Amino acid sequence: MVARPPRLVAHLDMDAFYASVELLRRPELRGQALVIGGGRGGLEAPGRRLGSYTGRGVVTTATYEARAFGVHSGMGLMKAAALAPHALLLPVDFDEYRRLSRKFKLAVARQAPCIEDRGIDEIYIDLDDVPGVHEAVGHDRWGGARAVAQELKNNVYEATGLRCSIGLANNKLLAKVASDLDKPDGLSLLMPEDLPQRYWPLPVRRIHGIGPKSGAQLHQLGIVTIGELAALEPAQLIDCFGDSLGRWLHEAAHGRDDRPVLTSSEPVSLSRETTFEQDLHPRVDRALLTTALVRQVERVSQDLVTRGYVGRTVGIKLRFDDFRTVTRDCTLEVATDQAELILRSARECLKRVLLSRRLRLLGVRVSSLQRKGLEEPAVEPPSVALAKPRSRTKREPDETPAPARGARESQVQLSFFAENPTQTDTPGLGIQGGG
DNA sequence: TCTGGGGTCCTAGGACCC
DNA sequence: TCTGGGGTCCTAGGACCC
Repeated sequence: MVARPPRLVAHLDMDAFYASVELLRRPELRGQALVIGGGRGGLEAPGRRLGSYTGRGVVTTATYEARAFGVHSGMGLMKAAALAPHALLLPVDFDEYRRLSRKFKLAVARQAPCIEDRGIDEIYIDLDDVPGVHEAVGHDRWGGARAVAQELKNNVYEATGLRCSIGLANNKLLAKVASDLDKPDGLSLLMPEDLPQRYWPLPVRRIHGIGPKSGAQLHQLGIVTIGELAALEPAQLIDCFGDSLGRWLHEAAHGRDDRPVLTSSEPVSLSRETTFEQDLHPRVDRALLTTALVRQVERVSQDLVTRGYVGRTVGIKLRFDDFRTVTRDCTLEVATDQAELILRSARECLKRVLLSRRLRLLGVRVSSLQRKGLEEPAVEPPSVALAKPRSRTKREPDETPAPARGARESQVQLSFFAENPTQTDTPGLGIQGGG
């Protein structure tokens, strides 16, 4: 792991990655309006029209031909179908995207091994020690880096048949912005002296970390461009956004960022969640909900085992039909990867939610991860499964009073948390006794 | 014809300990 | 008994990203 800030860094972003991968194996579709997304509840066979889609999927990627109709990623597929019914819908094929992802990263690594993984289709590359940059001095370093970046693009194309865009700068923040300046198939340098001309005129949302909320808040202050943001006194920003975010906004607007390129990282949490095809009623659909809970628990447990981690905190996530989301979690005495213990904890968490509406989504998460076999020893002997609960005497609207007294409420909860569901694909996980 | 799934990081308040 | 500060752990929610 490199702990120093790089002096020259590249951000490499694959161009319309999923769509490009699909076109690679279906070149006859080139030029057509193409939408990739969905999964469950949708059409799985390639070549079907988007117009006949029913389900709750979203657009993962759309080609420019489809975008011309107003379709964009994140949009519900039903809405996209209304806008572009003739577009072709392809299901996401993550296995194939991951295969090509490994290929392009390998191609880069052969030339520039100091790489930070930023997901399936992008990476940061520390160029300081790369031959061609390393021995150059002064302004020649930028020239050397440009040549290296061009080589990287060529190598990625040779290895995968896919195009990418690369941004070069003296930190990650600016490299990310630079890679977006000339898409697709771009190669952009953003040098310190370029900031007034090429960075400050951009809208604030182009900064990685300013999302819809902060963007809207800045707009309300009359701040549209990065330059306008840079002109504000830090104190003003701290006033509006708090100490941490305020300071960061100021630094970012001036193009300052000293984060190192991290070549490895440990996961913080693992989770699985599912959105139901139809919203489920906590009482009427209790068997389906129980089955779903057990299934998500098993998947998380399997993920933990496969990756060699155990976790101390088990949490659940619920989304109601009005899209309100609640989470509950609890911490165990001893980290685990066992489905049975995760399930028991998840049920405990669920008891603390008032199930007043139909449910749209159910998720299970395990966090506070440690590598299995390297766990920190428990402070006390693990005589009790659940750690002593702390804090939170305050009651939220979704929380049940403890203990639950309202007859109707507790009835609903009991029906959801039935410990011997009539219908489950893993009866072995049913918990005996009723705590 | 509303809004996926898998993550990270931050904030904030209370409990608890010194 | 009261007052108070600092640090850490735990939980809930939210912003943001790919």
